[in-house]
Amino acid sequence: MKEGPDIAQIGALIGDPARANMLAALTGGRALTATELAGVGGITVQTASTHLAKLEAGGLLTQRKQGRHRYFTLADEAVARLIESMMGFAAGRGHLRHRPGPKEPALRKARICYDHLAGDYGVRMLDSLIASGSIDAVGDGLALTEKGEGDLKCIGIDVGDLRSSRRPLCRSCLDWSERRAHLAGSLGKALLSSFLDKGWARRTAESRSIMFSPEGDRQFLMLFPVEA
Amino acid sequence: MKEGPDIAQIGALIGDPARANMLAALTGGRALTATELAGVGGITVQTASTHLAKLEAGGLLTQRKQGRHRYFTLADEAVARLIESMMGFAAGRGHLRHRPGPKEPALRKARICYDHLAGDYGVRMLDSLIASGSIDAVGDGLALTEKGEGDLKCIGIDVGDLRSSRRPLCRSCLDWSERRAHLAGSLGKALLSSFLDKGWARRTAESRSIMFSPEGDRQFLMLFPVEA
DNA sequence: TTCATAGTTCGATCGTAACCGAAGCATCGC
DNA sequence: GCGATGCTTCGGTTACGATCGAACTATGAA
Repeated sequence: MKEGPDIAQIGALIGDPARANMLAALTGGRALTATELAGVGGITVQTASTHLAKLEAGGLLTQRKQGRHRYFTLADEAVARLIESMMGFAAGRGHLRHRPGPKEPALRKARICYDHLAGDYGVRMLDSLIASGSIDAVGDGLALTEKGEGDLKCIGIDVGDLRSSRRPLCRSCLDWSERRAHLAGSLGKALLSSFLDKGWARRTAESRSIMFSPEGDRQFLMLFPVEA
Repeated sequence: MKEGPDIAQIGALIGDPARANMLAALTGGRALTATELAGVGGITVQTASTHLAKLEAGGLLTQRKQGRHRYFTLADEAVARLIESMMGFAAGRGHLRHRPGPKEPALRKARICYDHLAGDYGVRMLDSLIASGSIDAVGDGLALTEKGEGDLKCIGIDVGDLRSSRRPLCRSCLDWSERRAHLAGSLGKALLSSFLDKGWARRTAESRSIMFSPEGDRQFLMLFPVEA
């Protein structure tokens, strides 16, 4: 007994519905204010404030003061990975929310996972990159090939810049809706950024879903084909 | 709000200290009775019984009746991975137990992680296998090489048998004590089994730690050298 | 059969934590 | 300065769940 690290603390932090909703919302990658988080948690701001203080004390969140707002974000990528992995686990066990809202289909199609693309489109993109020989898949691991590096340059992504960061270039992330891997890491982030920059897609206001424009949709599907 | 799977449920399940202790104990891989689990949780059998019922209802545990005993195990490997990943996360954040008991050093040296070797020795083994070219590491992924397959046959492990299972052969598992990867998957299991069969090491009674015999220790370190 | 052991179910207690109203700071715009 | 907005702190209520004693069921041993 009393072996190893204390998982009960973080379990309890995630175990409250209001806090879990806030964390899930923050997995969307953008910083949210206390009031916004109170909204997603379905509680008053006072209550949200105490929850946020606990999450921060537990090392899951960081806050940044800006004027009279306080913007909260996940402490780091490890938190995002933990939340996503728990979502994957929960989805696999059928622990779904009671009423899957109307947003659910949009979420399944394309959503943001901390800073990269997830959902059907995320999985499709990785599949296509592997099929075209741009990325090597070994076990759970992913590695960019020379061909891939060239292809990416063609669509305006300089891999050299990405390598300079300490963060791994390619990382596979299990998708809770598709139950298959999609591309995370700095390359995953760069790809999503480029889609947003190009105007192919945009983030929605308070949801994690990503809306593709008709033209962006066409371009995306052409760029990342899947064999019939 | 109300997007995606419900992580609060499993968070809450893990969030109780008594339940967390039971789950951690079961990550040791062997089936434990309700009374034993009450012991590791530091609670009475009545309380343990209700906890175990909740964990089972939540899909984290399965029980098997045998005579008048009920043996509990983790539902599957995914649960073990979740618990281990939470331990890794908690350890990285300094969420350690209040009093690291005397067993802690033994756990850090060598322990069982569901069914494979973890701790210092687990990490050493994987490092050595990679250095010798038996295993290829690409990103987070691991793949057995032809050389590795031959080497393993020499120490009595037939990889062909392992491939027949649906379970992946090599999988990397993040070590909470070392914060580095060790070898999981069916190969990780087979290797640990062979050490136990050979009498190099034995599992301890109620702990996850693995005790190497002096001779086993010598053999292990010789088989898996690390460059100075 | 009777007794012992393993476990669950019931009932009641108790503590903690979630919750919100109200008050208190801090910052912005005027 | 003033009021408005964003957020935190305080105080008190409430509800849920962890806990255990006691009673009950089931299996095994004598």
